[in-house]
Amino acid sequence: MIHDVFIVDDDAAMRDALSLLLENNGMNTEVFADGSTFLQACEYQNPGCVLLDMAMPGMNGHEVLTTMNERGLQIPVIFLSGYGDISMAVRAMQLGAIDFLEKPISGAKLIKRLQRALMNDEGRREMQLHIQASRQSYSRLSPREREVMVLVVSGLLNKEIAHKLQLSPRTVEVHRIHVMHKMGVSNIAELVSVAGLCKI
Amino acid sequence: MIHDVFIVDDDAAMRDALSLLLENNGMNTEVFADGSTFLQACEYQNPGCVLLDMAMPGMNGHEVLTTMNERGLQIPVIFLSGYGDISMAVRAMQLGAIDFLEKPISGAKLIKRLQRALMNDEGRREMQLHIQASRQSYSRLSPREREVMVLVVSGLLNKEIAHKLQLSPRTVEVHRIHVMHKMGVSNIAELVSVAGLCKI
DNA sequence: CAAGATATTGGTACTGATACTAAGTAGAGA
DNA sequence: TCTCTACTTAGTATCAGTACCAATATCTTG
Repeated sequence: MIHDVFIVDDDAAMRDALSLLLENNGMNTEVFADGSTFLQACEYQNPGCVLLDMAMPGMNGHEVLTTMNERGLQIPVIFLSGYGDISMAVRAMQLGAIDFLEKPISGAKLIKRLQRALMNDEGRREMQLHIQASRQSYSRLSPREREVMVLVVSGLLNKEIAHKLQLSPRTVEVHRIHVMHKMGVSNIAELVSVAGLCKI
Repeated sequence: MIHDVFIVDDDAAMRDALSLLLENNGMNTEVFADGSTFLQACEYQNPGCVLLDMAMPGMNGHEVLTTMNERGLQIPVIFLSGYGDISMAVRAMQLGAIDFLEKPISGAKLIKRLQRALMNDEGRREMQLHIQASRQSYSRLSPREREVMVLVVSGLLNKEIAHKLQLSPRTVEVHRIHVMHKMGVSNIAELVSVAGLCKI
């Protein structure tokens, strides 16, 4: 399995050392000197992980992670901080980081904690790809179809949906069929499941 | 809203001080001198929170939280530690603690962080009660009804279920009706939803 | 303007689910 | 042994959903 590790650190020597270490351990690495560059360029294809420095000019690590959360970028984040305290670490974890390490750190320890994060991501990725596909299908529905879908998923009969939307039952039936086709499911059970997965 | 705060600390003076502070702020408190006593006696009725000391004779804080996780005890945990370092805090957060505070701490700050945890728990509790009710309904199904239910939820037709279980379609129909009644739902959409909630 | 997507409504026929009633068998427990 | 529960099967009638068919109006886009 190929893993992509994104290294975000303002210290060039640190970037090079980390990149070298991880490439020698069979990982792909991409390096970024600051948070906003990373946020623009991050192409999250393979299961991976972010090694994020806390203190950087421009956006600091917390801000980068907050932005990632806002954008729904769910790749796991490990903080690497030169001078941190407990409250900084706790805040990082509360924002959703999966680990927080102090520099300097031994190569062996870093690799070990990184492996844990990558394992974590592998399982999550599969589910995520599935969810993403469902979201995409949902986005291809017309507005009316979406309205019908949420009512179908909530358990209403076509008749009730028709009344609620001021439509003829026929129309609802047609929309319903379209929804099933576009969402790629063949029965209500599956439709409810995928709707639940992508939290519609 | 009444809140229960469980204080687990081996230092009697600390227990008293915390209890006094929180009671004066309108919370119910229960104090425990060690982890195992707490684990035995914890009656989690109202939305609440645990203030957990890290260094204690017998079980330490990490062990208490680990045991809580194993038992599915989902009340939020705030660690209060006298001498901790980043790695200890990070491990605590990875185990699922929602906060990690250092002693000594000001009353105002403690109350503030505690309020956050309690708010968090209020929302979670409602969902939790709902899930628990569904689990109970599910436990009241007969073995055959459970088999039928999982197949219904997975989207199979009665005919297919009958074939899979070597039954007559009639029998499946009856089980299906019983499942709907016992689970307290009136259509497949609701059934799939509650099944998804309690991860059946 | 023409083409295509969207929203709307209708018909017919088939399949599946539900509600009702009814009943036989088998095993556990009083 | 009797009872209770679970499991099994059956008939009938009704209602809901699906798969075909087809048509009209609106609105955006090329």
